[in-house]
Amino acid sequence: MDDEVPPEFELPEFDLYGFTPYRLAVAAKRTSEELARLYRARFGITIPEWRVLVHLAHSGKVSVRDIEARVAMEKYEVSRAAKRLRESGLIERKENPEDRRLVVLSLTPKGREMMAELLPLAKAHQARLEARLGEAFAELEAGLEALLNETN
Amino acid sequence: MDDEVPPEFELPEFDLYGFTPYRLAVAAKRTSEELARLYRARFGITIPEWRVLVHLAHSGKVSVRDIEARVAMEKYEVSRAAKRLRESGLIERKENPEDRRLVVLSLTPKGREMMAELLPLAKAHQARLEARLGEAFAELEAGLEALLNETN
DNA sequence: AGGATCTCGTTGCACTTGCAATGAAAGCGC
DNA sequence: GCGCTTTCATTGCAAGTGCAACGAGATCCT
Repeated sequence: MDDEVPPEFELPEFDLYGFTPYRLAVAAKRTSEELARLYRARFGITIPEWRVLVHLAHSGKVSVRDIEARVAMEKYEVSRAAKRLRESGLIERKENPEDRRLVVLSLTPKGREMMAELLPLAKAHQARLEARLGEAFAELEAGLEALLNETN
Repeated sequence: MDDEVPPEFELPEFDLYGFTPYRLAVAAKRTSEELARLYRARFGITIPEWRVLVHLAHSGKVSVRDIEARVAMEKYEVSRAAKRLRESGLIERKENPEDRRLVVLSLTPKGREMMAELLPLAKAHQARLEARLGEAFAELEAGLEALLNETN
């Protein structure tokens, strides 16, 4: 495969492996899938569901709109994740009497129980990641910080 | 009288915004979607298709298996992306006479033409990203390097 | 040789996702 | 008050995705 016919005209050189959006996508997929398998096997939840649960564990009673804004999900993702979580009995939904368009989502006791088991696992995972990356971890975080704080 | 559980009863503190897999996912989504819109509007292609095209532009004639290994895609993704690209007339597929299980994918003239326009845009995008991030760019790359080079 | 096994690429199926439209409720202007 | 617009949450539909199974072809093994 070393004597290839030269193309009709030269294309610019472009290295996919040096393309930051690509690298980010691969890195994100790798780290997320590792977790997704764990959550799925152990708790039967997906990553969107996980995000909703984490936010509820942290913030108590919130609406779909709240979650959407803070957890980088579209509202329909939140809505569908919440639906599945309700069907599993992990969260409950009430109507907000002050604004009846809004829903009030919150963990059920069963949901709280699960989160009490899940959150330490997530913290341990983060700790392992930091340990594995060593010095590079701080650099990664600094880079992500800059990227995520951009007000585009 | 007994089951009034205060909302904060025993869940560990956990900050989603400090969770690296989450941050990576958000960063990847943001940078990718920006591009995805551009590619879609201008060229009518998706990101999987883009990856296949970029690899073909760089490597000439390759099989599905080659792409799968090098572009962080599953083989069925490559297969389906290639199918769409064939239907658009951007790539062509031949049979490898030395091993008739293998296909040989390559850009058509029309595909080359498109890549001649697309690749400079991608390079410009990368340059803008580097400029925007400034110093943090090198840190981000160092962090990604460490993460992606892990042999797990 | 020829049956078992492996590799390559594709595809059927079920599930998920993204978009756009919907309905219900609130806010706004007159 | 009464239309008009906006906001919130959900959902129908079409497209995309992941898994597993498949068939064709190559390879291995006795």
